[in-house]
Amino acid sequence: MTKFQEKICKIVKKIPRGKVSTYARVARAAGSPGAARAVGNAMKKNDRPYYKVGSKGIPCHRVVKSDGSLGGFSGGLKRKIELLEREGVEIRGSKIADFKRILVI
DNA sequence: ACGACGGCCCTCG
DNA sequence: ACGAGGGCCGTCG
Repeated sequence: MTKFQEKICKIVKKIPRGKVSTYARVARAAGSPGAARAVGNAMKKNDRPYYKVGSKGIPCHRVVKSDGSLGGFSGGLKRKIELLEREGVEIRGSKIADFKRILVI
């Protein structure tokens, strides 16, 4: 695992259940504003995805685009949606309902 | 060392 | 509200 990835994971792990954050914001929190794209890259390549490992993994599904639309997911977008809804996050169309309200960080 | 590519972002029409 | 274009950063071949 690279240094950058560790920072990202650490941050993302802090996102509480039922809330979300964005690639850009996470990047900024990691001290690399503008590295939003790289963040997505990191999520994709992380070895302990939440949906496989469980609560000890990284909740990559709680990270979305800055306009409230979903973004991608290595395990398939369908699964990302399921996970989110399972946590109580409502999704309307291709975007998150009340995005700003449940946004953290 | 180098070029290519992403789970993107922001600014304009 | 919505698409197009250009920029940016870390990784992997």
